[in-house]
Amino acid sequence: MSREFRRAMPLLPISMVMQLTELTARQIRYYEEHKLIEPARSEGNRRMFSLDDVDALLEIRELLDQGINMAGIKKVFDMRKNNNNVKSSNKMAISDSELRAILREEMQQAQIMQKASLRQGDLSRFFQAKGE
DNA sequence: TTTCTCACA
DNA sequence: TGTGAGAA
Repeated sequence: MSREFRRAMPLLPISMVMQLTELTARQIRYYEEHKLIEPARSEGNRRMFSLDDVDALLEIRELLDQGINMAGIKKVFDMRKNNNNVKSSNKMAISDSELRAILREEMQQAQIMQKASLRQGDLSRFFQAKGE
């Protein structure tokens, strides 16, 4: 139980996290704005990150790298939480790779939906012009 | 050094 | 999605 405790301890200043994650301070803040991470605050309103946060940040990086957007990432993080709950309550044994596969499908769906709505946006303009 | 906010691609 | 500048 103490290992989780240590992982959740907010110890790192943003400069450290920048080096560990190779993200800029702004990106980190940006992700915070989007609720991807929730760093603690300490003296002078400075962000103090936990190892969990760093982990999350690295995860975010991977995801964005794969062409996933904020919405997708939020979804992934949300799902991860749920899955952990399911895991602990039902004692289901889902492997990491299985989880990844599931998430990938979800993300693809999200991307498709986005493209679809973009197209619809274009088309609706067309339809309006046509209907006129 | 780090924070915040506004504005812009 | 991410950045730059200016002020505190």
